[in-house]
Amino acid sequence: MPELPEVETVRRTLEPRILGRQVAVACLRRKDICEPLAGSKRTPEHMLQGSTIVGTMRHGKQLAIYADHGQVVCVHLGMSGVLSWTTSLPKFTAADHAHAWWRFDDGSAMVFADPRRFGGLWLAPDLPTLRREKWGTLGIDGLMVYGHALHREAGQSERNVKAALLDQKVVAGVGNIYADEALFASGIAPTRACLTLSEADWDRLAASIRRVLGDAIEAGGSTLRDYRDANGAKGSHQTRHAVYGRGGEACLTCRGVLTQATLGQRTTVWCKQCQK
DNA sequence: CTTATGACCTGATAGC
DNA sequence: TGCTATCAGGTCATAA
Repeated sequence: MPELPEVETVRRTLEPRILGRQVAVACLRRKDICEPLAGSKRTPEHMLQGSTIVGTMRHGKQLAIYADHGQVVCVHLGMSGVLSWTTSLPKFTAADHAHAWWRFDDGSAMVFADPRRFGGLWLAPDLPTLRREKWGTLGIDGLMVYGHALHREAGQSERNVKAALLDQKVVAGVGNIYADEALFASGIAPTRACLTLSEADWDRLAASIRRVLGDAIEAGGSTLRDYRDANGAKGSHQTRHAVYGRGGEACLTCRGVLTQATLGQRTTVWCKQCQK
């Protein structure tokens, strides 16, 4: 579900709620959604219990919350994950799929819920360990990507450019919505093999990725179903999608019919007239 | 090494 | 009303 703009919106709405708060109790209700990285264990202390939150950080679709004793909790939301903050700890039912929670010194709480369990938590003793063990394989963050990085990571590839954009090793944070939106904005057909793109194509694509992601952050992300920010609010960017979810409808540029097909295992929408 | 494909899960919705 | 099929903001493991 959430791509970079949704995760960044969660980060921005969550951080002011939890910064400086001490974790009174941390609880992992479902052990199998949490993986300890080297030097960490699945204990409340390694989930920040007893420590004070000093910062948050995001790379691609991954969100790290770190505390004054160094420990880090890395959250990945998968397709249906929600990380929310509430003024008090709710009473959970099985239908909530609340797999972990943290209660702070002022009684407020942070909850990780994820019905489909494609997401999860990773624990690390410090940020360098997280970067090395978990974030090391990710490409450059989508907000900072430039043409030369895309060209270097995917320029020789025979696969289509849509599949490359979904590959987090190429660029971190782009998912199915924003891949289609960025390709439309740069006039590049998703079916094009990577090695047929020129340097100018990669430059335009990188600029489109940065702009599409930035615009979506300004709108608070795209809420199609599950996604909410840390306060439970929906995003509004879904009303601005030019192609995603609009297969068979009219292209906003040429009024032709938008094509829909499966590429890179995902539903893909584009305009054959405007994207070459 | 690269690339394609099925697998992993639950819930919402559409169609019968 | 209920059943079944299909689809969904994502990644893995596996095999070719």
